[in-house]
Order: sequence, then C-alpha cells, then structure tokens
Amino acid sequence: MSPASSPPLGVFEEQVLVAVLRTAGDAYGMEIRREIERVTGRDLAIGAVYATLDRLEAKRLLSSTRTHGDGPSRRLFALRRAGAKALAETAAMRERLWKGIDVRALVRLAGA
Amino acid sequence: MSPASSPPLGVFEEQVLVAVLRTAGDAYGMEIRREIERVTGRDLAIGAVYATLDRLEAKRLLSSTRTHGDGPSRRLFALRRAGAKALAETAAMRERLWKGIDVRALVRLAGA
DNA sequence: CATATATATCTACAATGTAGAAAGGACAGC
DNA sequence: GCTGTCCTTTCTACATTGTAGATATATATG
Repeated sequence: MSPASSPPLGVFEEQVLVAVLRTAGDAYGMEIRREIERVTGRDLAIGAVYATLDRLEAKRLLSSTRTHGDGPSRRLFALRRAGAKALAETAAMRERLWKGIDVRALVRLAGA
Repeated sequence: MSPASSPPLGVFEEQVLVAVLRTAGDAYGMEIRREIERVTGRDLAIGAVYATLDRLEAKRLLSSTRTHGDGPSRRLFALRRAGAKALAETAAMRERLWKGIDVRALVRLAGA
C-alpha cells in the first residue's frame, strides 16, 4: 500500500507544485501565481507563493535557477525527482481515500 | 468556474470528512481514526483527530450527537450540507488543477 | 472494589497558509 | 544620467491547520 514515507503535502504546496508543472519552462513566481489564480479562482498574495516556493526548495522538491538576458532577472523553478514522487504519492493516497465514495451523491447532497 | 467561496479544506480536514462519510452511521472518534490509518497507512494520535473534528464542527461542516445505551458513550459525527459542499468544491477544484497533467509521466519521472 | 478498556478532552507546539510592505533592477523619456 | 515606473523577488509577521501526548471519565470485568 506504499507505506506513506514523508509527511504529506499541504494543499497549497500541491497547487504550487502542479502549477510549476503546468507552466514548465516558464515557471517563475509571478507566472506561477497567475496560473494558480486561474485554476482556483482565488486571489493570491505574491508573498504567499514565494514563501511556499522557498519551503519546497528547502525540502528539495523543487530546484531554482536564475535567468539573465533581456528583461528583469527571473527565478525559474523546476520539479525535482523527489517533488514528482511527492506529487505522485499524494495523488495515489487521495485516490485510495475517495475510492468508493459516490461523488454524484455528494454533489446532490450539497445542492440546495 | 465556481468562484471558490470559503477557504479551502486542509488535507487532514478532507481526510476526516471523507472518513466520516466512509464510516457513516458509525462515525465516532476512534473509528474515524482507524479508517484514516487504514487508508493512508500512517499512525495517528487520537488527539489529532478530535482537534480536527472539533474545528470542523465549529465551522458547521459536521454535526455530532451522543450515543447512550450499551457500552461507553460515543460522539457520533455526521456530514452537514455545508460539509458536503466543501468536499465537493475541494474535489472540483482539484480536478481543474490536475486536468491535463500526465500522471503516468509523473510517476515515471518519480521512479528510480 | 480494583483494575482494565474504550472513549473523549485538554494543552501545547510545529508546520503550513497567507498578507502586505519593502527592495532591486531594467527600461523609458526627458 | 536622473526620475519614475513596471516587473520581479525578498522579508517579516501572523493566522490557521496539523499533530502529539497526557489526562479525564465512564463502563465493563474479575
């Protein structure tokens, strides 16, 4: 059952990691923020994004490199192997959690 | 795009809510704990579970009632409409987040 | 009654989530 | 080359959620 190694990702950590994947190649702070806002529909302070990016880099789930050349320098992020692993485990665990739950019924119960 | 009303559920909050659903009718602290341990493969302090149950009840996503009759009295939890709504929104948002991500590729990247 | 068992509560602290303000540097126009 | 502006990042602080462990309380059992 995959023994659930490391502590689980938080939901915002997961969002950031996936956003890095989605914006791959162009994954810097502002862009990651835009992407998360787009997907979740919520407004986000830029500080929130960087705080989490920093923590994920400290845990070695992400790496970052500096951009030079034209325009303001950017800090580009990329998923490390450990980051991919963490994401995959998170997804697998959640699948087990929800397996057998009738989401339709849930939505019906939620409605009016 | 469903405007993302209330603050998103935390991952443990979600686990607790779904566990209540899974153990429906018999959803009291110890049982909920067992269910989460079963699904996630991690050990859990009972205090962790109750702290979260209390917070979810305070937010009115859960309700609880006391059991009497035979055996020690239990505090039985049930999902409120708002709880079902929160769960459904959480699931929907995550679906948008992951849409288009190739999970196979992710797992491959994670492997070895 | 005395001890064990099942359940719940309390207290405290660590980790994550989030905001807002400040800082730095490239570029435009003067 | 100064001034202001835009884009990006950094810093600081605090709120919320995650988690453990010890303690309380009631019921059952010998």
